[in-house]
Amino acid sequence: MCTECNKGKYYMTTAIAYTSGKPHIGNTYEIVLADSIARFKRQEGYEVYFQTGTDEHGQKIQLKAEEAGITPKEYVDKVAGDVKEIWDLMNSSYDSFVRTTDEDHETQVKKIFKKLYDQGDIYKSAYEGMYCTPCESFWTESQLEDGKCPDCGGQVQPAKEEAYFFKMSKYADRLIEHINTHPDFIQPVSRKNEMMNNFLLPGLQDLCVSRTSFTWGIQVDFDPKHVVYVWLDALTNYITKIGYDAEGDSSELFKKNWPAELHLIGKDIIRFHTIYWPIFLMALDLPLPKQIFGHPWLLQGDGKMSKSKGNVLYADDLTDVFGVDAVRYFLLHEMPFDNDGVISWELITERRNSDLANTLGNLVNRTISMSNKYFDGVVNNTKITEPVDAELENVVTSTAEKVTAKMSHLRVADAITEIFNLFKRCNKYIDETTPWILAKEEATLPRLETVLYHLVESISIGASLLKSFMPETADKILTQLNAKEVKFEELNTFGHYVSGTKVTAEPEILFERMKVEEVLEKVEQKLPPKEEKTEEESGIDIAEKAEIEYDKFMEMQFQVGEIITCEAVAKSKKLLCSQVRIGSGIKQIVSGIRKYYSPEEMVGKKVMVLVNLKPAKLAGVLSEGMLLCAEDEEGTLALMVPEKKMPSGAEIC
RNA sequence: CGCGGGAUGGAGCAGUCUGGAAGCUCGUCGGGCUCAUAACCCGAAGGUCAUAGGUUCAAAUCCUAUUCCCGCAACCA
Repeated sequence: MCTECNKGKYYMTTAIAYTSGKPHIGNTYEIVLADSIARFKRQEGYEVYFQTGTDEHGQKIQLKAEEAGITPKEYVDKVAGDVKEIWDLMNSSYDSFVRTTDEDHETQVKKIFKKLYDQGDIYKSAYEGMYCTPCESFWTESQLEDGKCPDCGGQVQPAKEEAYFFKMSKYADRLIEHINTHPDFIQPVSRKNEMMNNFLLPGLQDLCVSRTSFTWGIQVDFDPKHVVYVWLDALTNYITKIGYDAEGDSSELFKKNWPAELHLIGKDIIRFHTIYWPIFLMALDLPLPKQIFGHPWLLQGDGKMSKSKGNVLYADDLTDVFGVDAVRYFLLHEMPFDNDGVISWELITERRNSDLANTLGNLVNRTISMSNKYFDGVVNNTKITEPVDAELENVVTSTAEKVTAKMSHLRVADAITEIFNLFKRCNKYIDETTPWILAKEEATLPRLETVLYHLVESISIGASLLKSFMPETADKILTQLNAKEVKFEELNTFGHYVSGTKVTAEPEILFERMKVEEVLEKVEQKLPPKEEKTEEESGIDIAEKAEIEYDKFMEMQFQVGEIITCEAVAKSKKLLCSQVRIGSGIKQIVSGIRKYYSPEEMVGKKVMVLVNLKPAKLAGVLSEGMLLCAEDEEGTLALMVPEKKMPSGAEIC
């Protein structure tokens, strides 16, 4: 880092990834976006500290670990490893990878909890509600189903559980004031109104910040029954891992870097970052972060393929096919600013072909080829210029400023567009100067040298700008041209390339064109077998239930039922209501399978029915039994049907 | 009426806050060129900006109603 051009520190974070499973491409988007911002800020001359990591506590993880038959720690070690692997695969230049199971973090969280308790912001009270013993869960009145537990249908009793609460309301006015006076605090702006209208203005409830229903978390050391609420645990990583100490002995790193310039997060967790987190900080008497940017989500195009389940896209599958930088390019360039974006194999292939192979790759390739063909690879600046050269220079030297302007508003996609405009201008320049004609006559060769010099120089500047977004590709281009990366503050001037330098004799194709059909074929081969394997060979494990007596089993009556008619339940999105003939009778059964079966295809099916289940109302519709289904890890359902022809009403035992 | 987001040429998006000739990329079609990865350059076609009203000299943009999508919540007997 050069000291003269240092523009100050820039502390930025991503949200830490929840370790409930391998991160998919949507999660990966965030790290790539953050990485490109971090790299660009460094290039600009900021002293960047970029932190990411994993959030590893909570009930869900405890359950997942139990299902897998390993300890929670073993489980999160595995997943944290997967996360880090993908972050590294994507070339993320983070300075720090935190895990909320790190000892120093846990120690500080305990201290913070104690401090807030001692100063009265956290107080002990009781969580009141209806309690279902078998499920170990609290429910509010409105969650109950006919007064029963919505999970298991069992009896619930009013109960009290002691818990710690945080006095959110105490700081609400200060926070509202802060948000109103700092328009950049929540970005994009549309999210700000949402937070104000939904949570702040109606009045903040005190937040329950401890749990006793599970143990996988950070223990409250002065009350060991309790575990610290995951969000208090997770959010504080932003300060604990740069050395905050609740007892006043914070590190230099902390003093230098806090407050953060940017928290980059998904739009789903804006509430936690723009309400709870600032209030925690106020309670700790710390300054608030400068900006919280809630980026949109990446959706998979067209649900058709995903019906066959397991069609979730993962970064490593994508990079296998397209390469790391092509995936980075797609994520950074194709994502809208405050709208959800779409990703699919077809779309990436098209982008890769048109932008990376055609515009960029081909430009580099044809430039190097011409240099070799006409001048044995030597690039000389003979300074025999024409007006068109100035036009090119203008575009090239003004690009850095445009890119910087876009990046200052985190408009990464637009920034990249500016860089590609530079490359497009180069392609046009080739057409305007027609090097192949200049090459025909001795007299115009010096002019041709200048033309090629202009191209090599322009591409060098473009590649230097590209470095934050596609680091590997930028390096490859510079290496092939035998050019040095142009310093950021010199990107607005022309003529850095040393005249007389020789470019590579054997240009490497940067991005081979790909056919959509071939890509899809590759994907077909790659993905479906994978699924079958995991299912057939390893199977899936689910939580074990307690052993039951034979009598219990015999209490349940299963019969074959034939579906006579079936229609969607109007008030619901998931439910289908079927009239099922069982022997001579007909039962109305509601099932949550609309996502997997249409009403039409249900009709005529012979299915397995639990007939003596107590009737209940679902979305206001009476259901008098249950259609049995098999369910996989993705939640895909398959109806159980008799393997041979059986009459309706036949007993299943 | 649970909360919220969205609907712009074949595809993916910008523009909506702060009304003022409908834009970008890809694809398609026509032309040019041949250094290059069937690439590159130029040109064209294609949209009543979901629908219906309203405000205005002027509406994709503001207001009202409606339809359809997508998250979350609810719910998956």
